[in-house]
Amino acid sequence: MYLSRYFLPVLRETPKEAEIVSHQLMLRAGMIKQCAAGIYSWLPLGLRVLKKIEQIVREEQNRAGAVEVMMPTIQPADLWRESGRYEAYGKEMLRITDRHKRDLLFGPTAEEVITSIFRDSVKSYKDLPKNLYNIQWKFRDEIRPRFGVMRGREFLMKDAYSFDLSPEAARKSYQRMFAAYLRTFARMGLRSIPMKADTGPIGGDLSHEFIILAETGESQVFCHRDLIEGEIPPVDTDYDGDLEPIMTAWTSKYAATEDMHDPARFAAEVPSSAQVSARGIEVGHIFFFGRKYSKPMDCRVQGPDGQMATVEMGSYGVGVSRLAGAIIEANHDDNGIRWPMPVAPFEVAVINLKAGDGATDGVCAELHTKLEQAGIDVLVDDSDERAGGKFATMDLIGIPLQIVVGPKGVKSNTVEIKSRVSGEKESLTPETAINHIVAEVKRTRILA
RNA sequence: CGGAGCGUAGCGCAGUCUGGUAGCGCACGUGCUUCGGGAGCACGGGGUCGGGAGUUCAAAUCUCCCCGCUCCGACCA
Repeated sequence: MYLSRYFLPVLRETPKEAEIVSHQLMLRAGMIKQCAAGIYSWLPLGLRVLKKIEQIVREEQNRAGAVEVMMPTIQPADLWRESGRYEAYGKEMLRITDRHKRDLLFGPTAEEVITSIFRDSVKSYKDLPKNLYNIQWKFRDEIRPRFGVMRGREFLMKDAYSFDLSPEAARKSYQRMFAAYLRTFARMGLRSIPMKADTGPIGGDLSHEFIILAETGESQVFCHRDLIEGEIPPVDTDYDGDLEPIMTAWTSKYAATEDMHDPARFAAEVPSSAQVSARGIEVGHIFFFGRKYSKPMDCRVQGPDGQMATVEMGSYGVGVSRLAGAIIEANHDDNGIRWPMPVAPFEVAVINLKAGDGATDGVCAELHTKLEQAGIDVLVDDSDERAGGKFATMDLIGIPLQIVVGPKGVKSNTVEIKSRVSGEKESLTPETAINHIVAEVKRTRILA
């Protein structure tokens, strides 16, 4: 992609409305534009990041045996009346009336829809277990949206729903998602820590929030230091095998959010040198809720004994759009964003220091073509801005690798490659640079 | 919803108290010089001052009513 054709409205100054760094940088980098309170347009650069995050989530869901569907954003109120939630859900639910005066709503979640799909289609225990997920825009009319996409009203969410015959089987479904989440966030360069969450009326130990640590996190969290460097399930994890050891390893050490924090237990179980108290951002939440929806909505299958059994369900959310902000919170410096390679909008930036010069233009075109042929996302700055401005823009938007092509270097057949994170620079021939870059992108594109 | 504050050009702001017909920086356009970490000079384009209704000879400025946005709190992926 050439910058001259692209749409990248960067801002030199920070808009006043943005309080936290991820929001400021997303606005400055031309990733998003606010349309109304808590509602954003995703501009090309932001959309690229969103799609990459979404794709990682999708790949790990698929790997764990979940199956993608897409459910509507607009749902009929009658479905929610079945579960009893139409009345129970507060003002966060955006209620709509159509031309026939029928009550509709913009879905804040999809338990009712998925349950109705499942109950109408599956009648036998032989079809269990199943896990269906979708990645869809949700709307919750938060009283006070803030922090940009971290806490918007409209947000992109992956929500998965598992269906099992027994609570024991549901536990396995839960563990699959537990392991998949560890991998999902690790692949984005985030260290997530599962923390015990409130299970409400269901009880039990099957509810975890996945938290990443960041100074601007919304809530205070407490955990054992070891969890920050916990082992990520490998890519060849057998999701049909015994996942209990993974969950045990991650849940046997203390980790709790403010709500669930027990200072006495924390002090007793965690040596003071290993006690971590930090701010955290919730990026995922998994939850076993049993028959909460299946019972009122009459979602049953026939078991091996011939009896009808109400299915046991769980739901598993990932805040996809929130992750874009969360990743920035965890990866930035004074100059701007520092994208981890797997979610970078472009993996490589080629900076033409003298656009219009035949020699530099030629080298840039060659780099562009060969890198794209190698399957790499590359953005060529072919504008006639001055060098300083180009460097500042690329640093701001956080492209991990930069190739600087200037007239002096081109005369001696060299270009300069630079790492956004380390700042290290190296002069190489264009051919060598391509090889290095391709190798480096492929090495860092997959983190787990 | 309770508390606080802000709406003036794409972004950041001044002007409002004390009414007199809109300004600065950045960005943008043109020209010249410059050109490896956000250049300089010159000229220039762009604003129904959030909306409506009042007061007045005259309203960005005063009054009233709406709307939007931000921050603190309760709520949340």
